Amino acid sequence: MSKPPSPHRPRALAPIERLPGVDYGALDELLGYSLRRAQVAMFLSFHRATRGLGITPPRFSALVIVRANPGLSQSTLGAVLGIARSGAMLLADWMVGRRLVERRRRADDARAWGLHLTRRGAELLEKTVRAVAAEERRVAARLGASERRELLRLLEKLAG
Amino acid sequence: MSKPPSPHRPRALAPIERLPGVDYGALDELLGYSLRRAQVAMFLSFHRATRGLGITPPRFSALVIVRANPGLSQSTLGAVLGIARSGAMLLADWMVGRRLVERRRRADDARAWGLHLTRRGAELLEKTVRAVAAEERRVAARLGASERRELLRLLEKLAG
DNA sequence: GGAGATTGTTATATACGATGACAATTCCGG
DNA sequence: CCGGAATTGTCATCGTATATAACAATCTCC
Repeated sequence: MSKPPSPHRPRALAPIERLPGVDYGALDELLGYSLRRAQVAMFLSFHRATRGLGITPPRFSALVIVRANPGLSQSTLGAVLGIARSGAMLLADWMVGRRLVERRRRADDARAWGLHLTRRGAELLEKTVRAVAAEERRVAARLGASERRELLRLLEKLAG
Repeated sequence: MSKPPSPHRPRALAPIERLPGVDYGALDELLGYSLRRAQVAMFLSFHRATRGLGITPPRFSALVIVRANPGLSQSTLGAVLGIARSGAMLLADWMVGRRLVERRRRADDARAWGLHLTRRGAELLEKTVRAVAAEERRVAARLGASERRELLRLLEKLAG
């Protein structure tokens, strides 16, 4: 453990561009593929917004969830993020290691920890949310504001 | 090597559901998060459509690209998919190992292999494309046909 | 009070893709 | 043409992010 700041290398640091002269065949008609390309684009946007902070999308989501639900357990955090308990714990370890989050014993359940943002965590998160939202708006500028809202609605509907 | 059919375990085999009583805070307003949730939903759809075939999304994309661009090199395949040459080679190894694709020497460049779908590959791919498209339509039935088209357009625009 | 579920924790396994090196081959400036 | 630079496939190795399985402590409920 005790890794250095962690270079935090994303899986893909380049956008998936359409190569001229290449036929994409059936992929052009499939939602799954477009979804993936769009997601890579947004991932790069996120990466630019959080450069050097060592914050990955799951870590970011975890911080946001903890802020919005003070005192929630690691198990619940994992359920919300759709990952296993063990993974949620690693996330919590990271947040605690950075002093962004504290684990406090819960009165109602001695098994579980309650996760709480520290002042430091709240400040960092606030700044980060703003940066991520700003970068996202820059990318989404290709869409109009109403198109952006429509996209959000359709994605939500699709995800169920 | 020579693994059995490969259980092909996806990273997430459960949808990311919204938990009642949990506040998602800033995530609700961010495209990146909705994009991810939608992508997990489509990934599960893909998984259902290809159950037991050992076909993953990158493998599927590779087959589609090879079919649409017979004779392309492994490097080009990697560039199209947005992965490194070494990864494209593993993909090609898998396809060749399953006798879905053949490597043929190219007349114009003795360094590169040309990738070509075999008859077997063509048949399997055709069936798979139909199954994936059908499952996708089932999921996208939550959207109307015009909404689906609109979503595809917005994603394309966003990915640039 | 006790059986069974839940929580946190740890160890272990696996999958994926990147990086960096290498030889063979091709490209290109002079 | 010739020789250095770039490209292609290949391989070995690494890092990251998951999952699974086991365990002790604790809670729930009958």
